[in-house]
Amino acid sequence: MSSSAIPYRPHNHSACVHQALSDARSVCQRQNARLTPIRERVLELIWQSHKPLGAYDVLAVLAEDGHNAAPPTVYRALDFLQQYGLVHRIASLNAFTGCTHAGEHHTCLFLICRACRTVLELTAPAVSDAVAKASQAEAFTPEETIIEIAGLCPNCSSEPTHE
Amino acid sequence: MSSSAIPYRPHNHSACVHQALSDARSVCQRQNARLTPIRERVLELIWQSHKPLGAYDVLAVLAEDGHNAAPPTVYRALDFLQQYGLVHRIASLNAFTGCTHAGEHHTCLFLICRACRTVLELTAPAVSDAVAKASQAEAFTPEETIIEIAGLCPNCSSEPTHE
DNA sequence: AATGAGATGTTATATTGTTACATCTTTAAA
DNA sequence: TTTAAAGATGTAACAATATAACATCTCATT
Repeated sequence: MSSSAIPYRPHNHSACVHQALSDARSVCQRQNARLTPIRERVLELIWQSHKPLGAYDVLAVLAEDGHNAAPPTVYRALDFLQQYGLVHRIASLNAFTGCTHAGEHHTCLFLICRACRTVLELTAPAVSDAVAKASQAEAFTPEETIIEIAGLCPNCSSEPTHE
Repeated sequence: MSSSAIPYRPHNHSACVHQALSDARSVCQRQNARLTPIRERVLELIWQSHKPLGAYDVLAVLAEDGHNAAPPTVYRALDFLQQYGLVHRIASLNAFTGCTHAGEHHTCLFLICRACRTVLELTAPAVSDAVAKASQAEAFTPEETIIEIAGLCPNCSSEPTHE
């Protein structure tokens, strides 16, 4: 077994943020999309940790920034970022998390810790294939697949649940 | 290939409803849970078709029934029904659908047609296994798995999309 | 400089879900 | 059979999430 995934161990998180922003710039440039200051700022905020952030959390920070933003501002930025594969929405949490595979077209899977809320994004070809086969067996044409697994991450499952 | 699944073809839907209610009664009886009139009525409404229903849709029908219900009434009934595995919440739709495997403990998968909104619930062991392996590879302990696949059902994919 | 597309501002509102507390019903014990 | 306790429901208010509609601004290109 290899060591744990990045979000599960101490790491230089500013490197994650920096990488994410840098990826975003190149993705947008390649596709002639405008990574405006608001959009970039929202992406940066979403990346402030590996825990997903709600739209209104983002809004609150923008307010602290002195930016007098209303909900549509945030939702538009998030829509844009989703559209270019820079963030994902976690449906079971109504929250958003930075995409760790920016630019790559992929079906992903989220491991969501219910204790520390950390989210790990994986691409699991075996899962994707199994899903594709199951769909096909029903003559269903899949377009968007959501796979969200709630449970305990390695750090939290080694401690007694503090609830 | 076998013929399509029940929700995809004409069928005597009242038989589905009848079966669901009957299953619910036995599940509740076995577990000493009280399937009260409200709970049973909500279950019946959820089963009115194979398309998921929002909590406020249920509420509206209860109002037509002459039942002066408020949101907590519906959410409590839905919570109860979920707890006993009689309905599922579809996170990507904020809506609820009848469980077609009542009583069986299972990880399920939903095929959600974006055109007609019909939902087909499947149990796909290959998918579950792949998910379990992916989790294990990250030392993650899964508890709840959500798999929702949006796309076109066989009926709707054979027609041009009318959007 | 003029135009038009895209981006943002602004106000209001829609939709979904919860809190908190009062009241009623059922169960089962005293 | 009363009585307590647990569970279920009623009720009002509100919190959290998301969108509609329209005005204004910015920027790239003419």
